[in-house]
Amino acid sequence: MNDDNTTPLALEAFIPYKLNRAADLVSRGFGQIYKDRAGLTRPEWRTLATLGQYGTLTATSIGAHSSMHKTKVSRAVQALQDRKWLKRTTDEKDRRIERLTLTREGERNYRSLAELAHSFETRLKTVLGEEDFNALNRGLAAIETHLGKRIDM
Amino acid sequence: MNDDNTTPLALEAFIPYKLNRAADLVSRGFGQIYKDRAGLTRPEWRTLATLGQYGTLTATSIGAHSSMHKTKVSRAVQALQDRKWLKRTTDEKDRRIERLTLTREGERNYRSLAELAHSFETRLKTVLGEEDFNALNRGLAAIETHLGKRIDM
DNA sequence: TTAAATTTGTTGCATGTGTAACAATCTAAT
DNA sequence: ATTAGATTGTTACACATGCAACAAATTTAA
Repeated sequence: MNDDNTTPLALEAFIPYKLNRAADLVSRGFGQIYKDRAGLTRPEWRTLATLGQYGTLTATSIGAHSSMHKTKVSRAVQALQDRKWLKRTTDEKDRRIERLTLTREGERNYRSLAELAHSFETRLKTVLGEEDFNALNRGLAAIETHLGKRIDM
Repeated sequence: MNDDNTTPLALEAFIPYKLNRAADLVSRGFGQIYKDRAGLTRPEWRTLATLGQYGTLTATSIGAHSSMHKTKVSRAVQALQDRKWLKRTTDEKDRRIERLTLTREGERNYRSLAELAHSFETRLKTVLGEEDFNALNRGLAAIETHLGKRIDM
């Protein structure tokens, strides 16, 4: 069905549109949380989350893990450093590299936001219902599997 | 499972992140098409698509149908007008309003892109497989149903 | 009728973003 | 050892974006 090329496109049924719309709706929800509670931007939140999850990383690997362009990472790292939520340590073996690690305060804030993230997801699961939630996860996993070859952004 | 609040958050499994990542992956695919073929930005493509679908609309209703902030619509309409892909007609009953309609050239380009959009979606369905594709649609529909109360952006 | 409130659409401003260029450093090839 | 190339991270630039303020027009209330 819907192979009729005389039918104009229904934007509200078009997958790229629906995906962006859904991402905006959900991100607005969680985005309000890290913005209101911690004054973070999305790149800053992702950087914090990645460092909290993996411990010490370089800027490049933060980008690889969180799908962020290196300029976004660079600016987010700078912002988090200004708040003293992370510290940089130049690697002695390879002096191009900086090891990035959360400070105690960074970790504290990370744990607090990670808990809110878990709550948010639980709430989302409840609101959508378990079956639709699982369907969503399945669909998103398929996209990642088939289109996610590019790791960087 | 995963209710353990001592477990750090796994960003790559977090729904808001996965949704944004999937939206980026898919949008990069179709975005290349309307950018390369027609030199359009996303707001311009959405405006074209909405007018192609509904015929004559006001800027406000374009925003409502395509989830775009009125400033995005305003700028996209301006750009499409500069290309002579649409024309404005001030409503005589209410002179705040402008009726926007695609020109012949705008329609021609719309039909061409709408066809590419249908092909893109068909290809995506093939790549993901019908079951995963249906799961994705089901999940996205659930988000729209439960979080999509806000029509405007 | 007149004044206040609302609606429609545009624009100034500050901020966010990707591209390209770059400096510094390291690696590989000869 | 030298030189070309690659990698890491930052910055200048241009462009996109949302917010707030705005003008113009209409509607509502008094």
